[in-house]
Parts: sequence; C-alpha cells; structure tokens
Amino acid sequence: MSRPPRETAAPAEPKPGRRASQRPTIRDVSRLAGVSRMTVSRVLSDPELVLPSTRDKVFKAVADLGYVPDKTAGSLSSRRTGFIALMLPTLTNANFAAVAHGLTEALREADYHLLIAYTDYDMAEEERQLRNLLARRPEAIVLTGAMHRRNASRMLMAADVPVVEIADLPSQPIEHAIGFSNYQVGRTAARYLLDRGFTRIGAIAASPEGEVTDHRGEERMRGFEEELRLARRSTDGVLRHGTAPVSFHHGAAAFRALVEQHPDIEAIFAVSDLSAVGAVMEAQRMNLRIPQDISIMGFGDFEIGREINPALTTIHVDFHALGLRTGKMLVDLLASDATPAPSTVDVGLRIVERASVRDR
Amino acid sequence: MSRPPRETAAPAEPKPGRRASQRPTIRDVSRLAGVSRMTVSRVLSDPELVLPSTRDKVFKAVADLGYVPDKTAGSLSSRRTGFIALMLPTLTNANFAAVAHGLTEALREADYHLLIAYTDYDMAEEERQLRNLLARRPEAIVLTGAMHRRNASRMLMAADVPVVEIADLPSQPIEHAIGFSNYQVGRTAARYLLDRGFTRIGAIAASPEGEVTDHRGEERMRGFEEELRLARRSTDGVLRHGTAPVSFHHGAAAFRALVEQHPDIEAIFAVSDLSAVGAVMEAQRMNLRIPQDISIMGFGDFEIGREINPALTTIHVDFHALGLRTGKMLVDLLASDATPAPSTVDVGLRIVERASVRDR
DNA sequence: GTGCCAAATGATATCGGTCCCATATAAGGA
DNA sequence: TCCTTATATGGGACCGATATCATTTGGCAC
Repeated sequence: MSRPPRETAAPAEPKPGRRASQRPTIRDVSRLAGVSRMTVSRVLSDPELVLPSTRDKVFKAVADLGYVPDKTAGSLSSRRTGFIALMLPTLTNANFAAVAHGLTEALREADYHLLIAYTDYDMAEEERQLRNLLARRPEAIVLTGAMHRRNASRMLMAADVPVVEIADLPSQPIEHAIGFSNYQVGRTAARYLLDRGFTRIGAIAASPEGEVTDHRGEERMRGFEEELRLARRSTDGVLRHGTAPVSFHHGAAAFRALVEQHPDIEAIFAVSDLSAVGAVMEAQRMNLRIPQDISIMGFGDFEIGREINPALTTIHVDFHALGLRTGKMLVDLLASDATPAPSTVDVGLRIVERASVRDR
Repeated sequence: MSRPPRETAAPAEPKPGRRASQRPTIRDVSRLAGVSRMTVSRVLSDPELVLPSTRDKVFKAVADLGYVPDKTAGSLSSRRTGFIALMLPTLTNANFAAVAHGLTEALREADYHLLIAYTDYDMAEEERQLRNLLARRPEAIVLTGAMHRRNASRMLMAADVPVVEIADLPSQPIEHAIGFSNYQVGRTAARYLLDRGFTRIGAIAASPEGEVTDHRGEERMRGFEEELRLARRSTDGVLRHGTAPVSFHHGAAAFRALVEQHPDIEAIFAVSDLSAVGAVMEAQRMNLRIPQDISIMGFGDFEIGREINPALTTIHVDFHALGLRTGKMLVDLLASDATPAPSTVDVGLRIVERASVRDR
C-alpha cells in the first residue's frame, strides 16, 4: 500500500545549537504521517495533487499535532508574502476606515493580508513607515494621497511591486491611481452654491500652517477659491481656523468665528462633514436657523450628516467601494504575470442634496 | 587598518535554479563594503558593536544599493517576527479604531508592527482570522472581548505567546486582560437613572438574534436589566430593535418605536452613543424636548455626543489609553524573559454628566 | 513481456537573514 | 616578554518552508 518513507530517518537528537521551539513544524507532521515534508506541503497548498489516502493521513497528523504552518518560512521560500501594504493618514476617520474595510474584503478571498500603517498626517512618519512596510516585502503597496518626500517616492519606484495611489488622485501618479480629485470637490461645492444664487459665500477649513497638514483638505479649498475667483466673487469668507485634522469641535469653533467676522455670510462649505456637522450644532446654539439664515454643505457624506436636523447636504465619495475596487484590481494584477500599463481611474463624486442648503 | 575579508570570494555565477530577484541582499551589501554578511547585519541591528570606520563603509554600501533588509528572512532566523496580532470586531467604530491607534503608538517605539484582523462580529470569521494570524507567528495576541468558539480558545492556548483580552473583561480570561465590565456599564447606567428618581426607565439596543451578535452590548443590557430588577422596576421598557452593529439610524428608529410603545417613558439608556445621538435627533424631529420630556444617556463618549444639543450624558471609557496601556504592557512583557502571572486590570469607567439627562 | 507515460512522492538546494562560536588583533597586567 | 582578556570580525549552520528535479510505481499499448 503505502511505501515506507525514504527520507533519512529521524536524527532523533536535535543538535544543541539553536534553542528549540515547542511548536510542531512541517517535519514533525511528515514524520507522524509517514510521508515526506514535500507531501505535507502539497496537501496543505494543493490537496488535489495528493492521493486521498495520503491526504487523510496528513490531515490527521496536522490535527493531532495542532500544526499551524509558518507563513514566515513559506514566504521566504516562495518569495510571496501574501501581504499588501496600506498607508493611511489615520484609522480614526470613518472614510479611511471604510477604505481599509473594502480592501480587506476584496483581498480576503485571495488570501492576502493587509499590512496597515498610518502616519498621523506626518510626512516624516510616512517615510519611516514606508521603510518598515517595504522590509516586510509586500506584494503591492496602496497609498492614500500624493507622496511628498522625494525619498519616499524613490523607495517606491525601487520597490518593484505594484503601487496604487488611492482617494486623492495625484497630478503625477507613481503608477496606478484610483480616486477622485479633491480640487474638483472644491470647485463642485462652490459651483453648487453659486448656482443657488448665493453671493456671500464662505468656507471653513483648517489652517495649513499647523503641525500637520491635511493636503486633501487644502486641495478642496484651492478648488473652492478658484471657482469663486472665476465667478468674480470674493474669497474673503474662506476662513482658516485651527489645525488639522478637523473635527466636530473644529467646525463649531470655526463657524462661530466665521459668522462673527462675516455676519452677512449666506452659505458655507465645510472642508469635511465633521466640520459641517459641528457648524450646524453651533448654529443651533446661536439660534441661527439652517438653512433659512445660513446654508451649510460638507464633504464626505458621513453617517451623522444623514441624521442631524436639518440633514446635511454634502458631496459623496464611496470610500468603501473605492477600497473594494482597489482590492479587486490588485488581485487581478497579482494573478496575471503581465505588467499592465499604469492606469488612472476617477471614481467621481456626487452631490447629495439634503436640507442644509436653502433652495431658493 | 581594515583586514581583507576572509569570506570566500564571490561565486560570481548564481546558480540557475531559483529565479533571481533584482533586489539587493545583505550579501550584495557585504561584498560592496568588503566585509562579511555578519558585519552588515550587526551594523544594521546594533551599530555600537562595529568600528565606526567599518560602519561607515557599510552605510555607504547600503545607501548606494538602496538596500532594504528583508524582515521575512530576519524573522525566520531570529524567531522574532516583530508582529503583534490584534483582532477586532470592526475598524469602522471610533472606539476600536482608537484602541488600534493607542496600541500602535505604544508599539512603534519598540519597533513592533500591528497585524490587524477583524471579524465583522462573526464568530466563524474570528476563528478563520485567528488561524491566519497565528500563521504569521505574532509575538503576542490582543483580542477584544471573550472568544466564543471552543476551537479558537484552544488555538490560543497552544500558541504559546502572550494573549491579552482587552475592552471587554472576560469572566474567565485566557491569560491577561485589560478592560472594563460591560455588565457594570449597564448596572451603572441603570443606577444613575434610578438615583435621579426616574421610575419609568427604558433602553434601546440591537436584537441579539441578528445575523451578528454584539456580545458587548448584550452584556450592558444584562447589567442594566439586572439593576432595574434589583430595584423592583419594570424592564418592559428595554427595547430590542434592529440588528447589530448599531448606528445613528438604529438609535433614531429604536427611539421612535420605544416612545410609541411606551409614551410615558421618562429616561432611556442607549447601548451606544451612536444610538443615543440618533435618538436625540429623532426626538428633535418628533418635537420632544430632551431632557425636559425624556432623558437620554449613552455609552462610549463619542466625540459627536459632546457637540449635539443638548450635549449627551454618557459613560466614558478611554479606549485610546486602553490601547496605549496594553501596548506598554506588551513591550515590557516581551522585553523580559520571565513569564509573569496572568493579570487582570479593570480600567473602570466614568459617568460624564452633560445635559441630556434631567436633573430634578 | 517490454516500453513508455502519467501520477504520486521524495531528496535536496535554497530563500535571506541571524545565532553561535572561532579567530585575529589590540590592550593591559604579571 | 608572555599570558590573559576584551574587542572586532568572520565562517558556517540553521530557521521552516517551497521550487525543482529525480525517482518510483502502475497502467496501458504493442
């Protein structure tokens, strides 16, 4: 029936050199099952290659020993780590978390694991983290937003794995890019407010001179101001207040400051729904009616915006779908051995009209 | 000065066997710098051990080649992966994201990298993910909440690395535990409302029969009902509505249903601030005054609760600090070779009194 | 019966680092 | 001067898997 294994019999005495580990290795499984290590490896990675009877012996040995394969060793040998690196500004932002979620979902089936690093919006940290990630030999790298350190870009080029920049479409992509233009977000918001006939239009955002800079928010403001200028409207009402990253509280404080400086303001675009919601709450406290007295719109379509009163008009980008799509693309990319040409996909954006902007 | 390297000269012709990679290895660096591989390794891991002149040669070679060490190989050899595994229900919850943040912060200095997996509140997925994580040989495992699959617990026991259960203190910890008791949260909330003199007290939570079960929320409800029973108050007003995980929208819908069923309800505890905020918003829409008509309190102390009108009374647990503390503990634990006795730390909780509960 | 091919399995080198110990040199003490 | 010790570096085995190629076996055609 089963031939006796020919691999050299157990050396029994493990040499005293390295400290021994308790964990069973593939060798232990092979001995217990009476097959070679290679057969065990096959059973675990592609059972079809192995005779059912052999397979069962191996499975039994695996179960008896509680064997869990060591992917570190497997990665080194196969040169496939199964890691996809993801670099984010922060996890504590619903949209970035949604990206991570979507990515994970798409990668799960293909048995890739996400290796997440985040930078707290700090460029120096980004470079450090990138070095750490590269040392893990990910099979692809996903980044949010344009890189800024020259060094980081160089490292990415040299990494020789697919690079995908997501969320913020860079003007000069390193390789692939999937996302939308924050500049367009700003222009779209301004256009929307202009089209509703407002003339005294403001905005609230973080000051770019803080310890950290939210480049995405800055881009939105740049687009916003540009559209106002093209319409020959004043940009005096574009207020920079506090430091990034913005929050509900930021919105509340900025709103109050803006209204005090420009009591005649009619409509406000907030750099993020977080700020916009904070602004709406502050307006309630100040007994200003939204949208009768002031219209407010945000960006990001956070869940809270749907629930507040009045519901928040905002610009929606589907971040979960963005992650999902990126993941699918990567799975395809990594499955084929061809190297497709760099691609850029604009997933666009959508104004969600709710009640916080007056319709006159 | 510097002795010539004694390691065998370059074999020049790499054998044709394995497909060659472009990436420089430590061997390339050693050749370029004219030292042994071991010296390169030392320079990179503990520069003090190496003569400054040698060190500089190595650094130069590293820079010239753009060498990035391969931690996969290093991990295999040193049997230290530098990974800490973290299992969460989801990333899209501010509190869990805060835990991850705090953990990362604490681990960063010690050069550990977090390996995050999440389960979407699905126990079967939890087991699958745990297997994946273990295959990466993390040096410690951090879990949120009590495990439920027997198999998962067994795997953890066998893993032979420190296990820390956080957030939800389990009745029977696997090893270490840092967190608080959700049961106590429920009791504390009920006590607080009872102490304010309310008699018709309700609660809103998700139904435990959904596709996913929020065990943490269930514990809170169990404690809440228990305290009501001890005070001989009816638990009729404890409403289960919709499915986990809860959201702003859940709170709004549940609030409306509860008020319709129990128009005389005086005070409500929501299983989460998300639900509580949704409830407050719905109350506004129904023209019910908070807290004059109904008092509402939540759990979690989410940022939005501070900004709404009225500001939300809630129970605070510092999740960021929880992550930080867990990380510090792990760093200490892994630095010492002793195996300290299992410890359980209750970080406690704190009622944050704001304006959404009436003070009569 | 013989030869050939496919299927199943095994033997061994190898992935890229680090551990352990050996060795060479320098420094200090009897 | 010689011996001892500390410092700097090298050599080679090894971590635990998989890639590759070799070998064995059985089935089938002639």
